[in-house]
Amino acid sequence: MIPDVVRDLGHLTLGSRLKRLGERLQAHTQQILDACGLEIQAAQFTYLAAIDRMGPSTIGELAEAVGASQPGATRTLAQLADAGLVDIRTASEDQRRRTVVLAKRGRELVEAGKRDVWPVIEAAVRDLCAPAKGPLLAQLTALEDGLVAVPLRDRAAAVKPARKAAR
Amino acid sequence: MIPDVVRDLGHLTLGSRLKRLGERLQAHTQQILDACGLEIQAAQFTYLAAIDRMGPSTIGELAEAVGASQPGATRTLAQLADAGLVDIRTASEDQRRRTVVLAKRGRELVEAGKRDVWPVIEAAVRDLCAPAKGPLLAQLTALEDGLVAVPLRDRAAAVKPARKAAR
DNA sequence: AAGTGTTCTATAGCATGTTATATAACGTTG
DNA sequence: CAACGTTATATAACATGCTATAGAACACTT
Repeated sequence: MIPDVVRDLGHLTLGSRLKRLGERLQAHTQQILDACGLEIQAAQFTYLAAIDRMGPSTIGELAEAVGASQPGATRTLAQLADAGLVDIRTASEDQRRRTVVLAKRGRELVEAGKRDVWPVIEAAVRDLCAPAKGPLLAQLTALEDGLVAVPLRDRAAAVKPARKAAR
Repeated sequence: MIPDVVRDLGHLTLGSRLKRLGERLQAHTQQILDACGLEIQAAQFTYLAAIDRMGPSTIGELAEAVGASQPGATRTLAQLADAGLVDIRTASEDQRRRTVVLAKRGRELVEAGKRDVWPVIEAAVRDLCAPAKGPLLAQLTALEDGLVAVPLRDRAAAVKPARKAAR
């Protein structure tokens, strides 16, 4: 039986463990997004949500809002612009700044997400977290095990049984 | 004031948030490793620890032990071999398998880590986690804020004041 | 108004994670 | 024992994160 070294080492490898769990959870979330027909990466959605919440913003502001580096924001927002989801235009007052706004397709995607998908994901993750109690490491174990036992997508289906499973 | 969207969205963006926090924590851990003169990436250390714990193992076994994909393990272990920290040799019985063992420098690094650095990192992370209580999201907030308030390296210094700060 | 420092974004290059697939060795089976 | 399926590793291509730095625009200061 092969051990889970990152889990077994406890606080020593907490960084690796959080990163790994975050990646797994994002991958599960991606499955739900795909199943709902939202053609976007889970990580990109945080940027759309930030623009939706903050209104038109500069690249630097969005980087700070999602907690990423400025070059990371520049690249991801350029991808979203290529996909036609946002418009990036040079600000009129200060030509260094670039203002990012939701394009028509981006607005539609955010509206559809808010209405149909985000509540489902939130409920599924909440369901995953529900049995986790006590110290952080114990809660992480509960999440890891819970994700293997019942994938997030199945939890989403349970929350919203009317939705067709695959498309 | 720019909001923290990933934090504010709660369970919806838990995956992104865990990943982000894991990366930040790893970056702080890296500072401690660097300060102690251990010339290795934090992520690579999980592989060395796995070999140390499991003894000579195949690439596939190590991938499973650290919870990574097989190609990820292949690449990282190749880097460690390039750095002279492990030896990778084809198994005698089954020529498909490659057995990874700690090289002399790898053993020294693990011994030095176990003796001088790992206990410090563990104590520092434990100190960071100590005030975190209650639901998962609240604990994550505590960790994020705690990391900003007092970097991990300062917590390590408090634990082991005899160690010189920089080198 | 020219020069200098600051700010904002873009680019380059690296690290590390993934999936899909190629390749080689093993094992089984007709 | 040849053929075929399985297993183990390697490679390719992509996704995202980072730091360091370049380049352009702005804002002072003299």
